[in-house]
Amino acid sequence: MTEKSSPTEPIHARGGSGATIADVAQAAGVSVATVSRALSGNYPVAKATRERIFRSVTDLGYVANAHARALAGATTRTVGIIINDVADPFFAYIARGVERQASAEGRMCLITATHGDKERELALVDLMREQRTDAVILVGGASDDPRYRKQMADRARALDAAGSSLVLCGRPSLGAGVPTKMVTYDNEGGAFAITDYLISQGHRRILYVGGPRDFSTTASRLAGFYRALDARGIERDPSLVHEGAFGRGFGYSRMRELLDQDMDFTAVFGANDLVAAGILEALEERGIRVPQDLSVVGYDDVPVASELRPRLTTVRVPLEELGREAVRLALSQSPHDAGASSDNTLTVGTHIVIRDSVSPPRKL
Amino acid sequence: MTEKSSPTEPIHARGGSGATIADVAQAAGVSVATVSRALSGNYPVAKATRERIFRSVTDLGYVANAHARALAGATTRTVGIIINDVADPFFAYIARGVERQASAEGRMCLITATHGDKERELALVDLMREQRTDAVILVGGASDDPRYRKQMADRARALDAAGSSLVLCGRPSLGAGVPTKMVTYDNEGGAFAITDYLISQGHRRILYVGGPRDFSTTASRLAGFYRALDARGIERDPSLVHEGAFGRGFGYSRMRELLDQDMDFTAVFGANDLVAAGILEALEERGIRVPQDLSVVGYDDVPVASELRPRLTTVRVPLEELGREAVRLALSQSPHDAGASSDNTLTVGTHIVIRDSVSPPRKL
DNA sequence: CTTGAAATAGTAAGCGTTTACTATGAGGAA
DNA sequence: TTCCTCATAGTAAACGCTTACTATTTCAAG
Repeated sequence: MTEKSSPTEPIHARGGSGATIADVAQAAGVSVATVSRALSGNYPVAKATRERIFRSVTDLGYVANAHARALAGATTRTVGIIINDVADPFFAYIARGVERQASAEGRMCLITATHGDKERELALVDLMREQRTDAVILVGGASDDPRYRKQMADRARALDAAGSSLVLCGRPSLGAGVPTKMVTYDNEGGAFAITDYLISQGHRRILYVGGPRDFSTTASRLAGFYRALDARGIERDPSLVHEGAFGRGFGYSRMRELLDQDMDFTAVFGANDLVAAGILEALEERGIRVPQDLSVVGYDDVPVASELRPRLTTVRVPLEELGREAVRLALSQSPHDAGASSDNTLTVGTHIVIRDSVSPPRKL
Repeated sequence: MTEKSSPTEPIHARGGSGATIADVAQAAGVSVATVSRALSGNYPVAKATRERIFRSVTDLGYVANAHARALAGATTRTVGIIINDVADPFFAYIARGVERQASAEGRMCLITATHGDKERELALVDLMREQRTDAVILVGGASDDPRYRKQMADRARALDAAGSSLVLCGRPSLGAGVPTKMVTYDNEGGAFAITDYLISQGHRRILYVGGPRDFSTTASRLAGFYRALDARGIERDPSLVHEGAFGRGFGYSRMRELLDQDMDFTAVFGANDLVAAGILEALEERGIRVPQDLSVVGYDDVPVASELRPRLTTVRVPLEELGREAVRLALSQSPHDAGASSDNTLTVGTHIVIRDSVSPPRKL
């Protein structure tokens, strides 16, 4: 019953790996080259032939093997993105931008999460390199450990050598001469603006809570915070700065501790909106009214900010746009950054959005 | 100056596609087979040789080409996941579970978003098939359009034939005989429970708002809603059911309209927490107090639910666990579902979580 | 000293595409 | 009629790995 194998037909007949281009070619009575050309459409194929081929394709349910294609041909049409956590809205919105722009440019999107582990982050870059993604986008603040920076720089060079590129999204440069592209937002400026707003409302003793120590995002936000203080001639008080983490849980527990120490302050700057949400929770629990008794601000303007009561005054970061720009830049032909200045660095602005969580201090 | 090419060295020397296994082999003075074996570690290689190879690997910054590997060998070590929107917390938490479990099982995760477009969803399944992912996980409710179902069933068969599998996560079966695996949650049961809770508090006229019409999730939630009504002998009133969408914006605007029509009801069932958030916003705007004047419940128990004031009484769905299970099932060796019953269908439970948004109706 | 199993290493045949070359036929121009 | 040019289609050589076979040592047992 079984027909004699034609010479081109492979003997093994693996489980059921689906139809190959050879099957389509055979069904349509043409060579594989013709099928390939009909499908890619970059070479003339007679209309009748093409129709026959497409019919066979649908009949057999054929889809090209992306790996064979990537191996033989040009590009993988995939971009990689490395974030901390898929469910953290800060990252989720950036990821949404990346995903949308990637799909607008006909690319797929390989998403991985580091869970805040920098060793894992390095490993993930290698994984992406294995996948030969057209670009890898590294999102969010970075550790400032020198060894880590060096290792990441090596990877940036390797990606560059392979014709891919490393896009730093919302994190500082790896140093001059390291081939990367950069998309950032005005982190320091936003922190300055919102701190200054607090000061303009009469606050002098402002607590800063959250964000990992030795982390670029924390450094920038604190820099803006300090600059605003300095500009108004307010003394920096180290006892008012409490680094730690970016989660809601951290904001809640640290705020409770701080409340127990009855320190002197009239406003709290949460390192991001999630921390601010935790802070608000702790305050509510103690019956401290916001903003009447205490003012609170956050950073990022993720949806929780407007969900909270009082609605949170915060700094708006165009997250989704950031992600889109990262992809645009990644896929643009512009040569990589080889120094400090070039159009491979794009900075989007931030601005404060005033809601209901700030008022002048009570006991001024 | 340029050394004569060795016979094995390719002439072309493409841009800079990075080192290949042949480069490593040459540097270490062994054959490519030996390098491959040293790296995969599934075949004995002398210790000295292995060390020499690993040294060359680091020197050259070599990483394997995943495409060549996938083409030559067994599996791609990648799972695909198709969701509506990366930034929607319902999907984000499922995606987090998928990502975590996948990485625990040594897989990468290809994430794509449909933006609610079912044509796009079909196309994405094909894209995943091109990528030869070990499995594709389809998340969230589905349209019940028969043509769509048939097309998806075709793809399920194609994936199955290729040794991959289609996992339906939180959506109904494609019909008996279609080879899929399923992970769902007790959607109808949760809706029943929370409706019954509302009734037990004395509510009789309950408004149902949100969720697309002709969508499986909406159908299940409404089914539970109706079953609870029926069980208590409360008449179904079609004028109280308002389907539409799943977003916060829909909840807000539809609630405003409904308020203008001064209908008679004492509680509102938001089709999900986001819709409920919108509803709450509209009520707050009109000065209607929750729960004193009106009770409100949601569904899903995403973080917003506890962020809202009053804290939202809702139905807890173990989203992350759902994602993890989807991957476990996908990667398990169990044969695919070929009928209605089998251990290829896993259902996780739901339960209501009582917070502050419900009280007995005022004017009972 | 011979022999045979282990332990290592090498050879080469794919895997499913793409694409540079080559081949064939049909019209037109000369 | 002959030659040249298009329009099509086919051939076969990569692409970078894995792995079934085969080859070479080494060493202990007979």
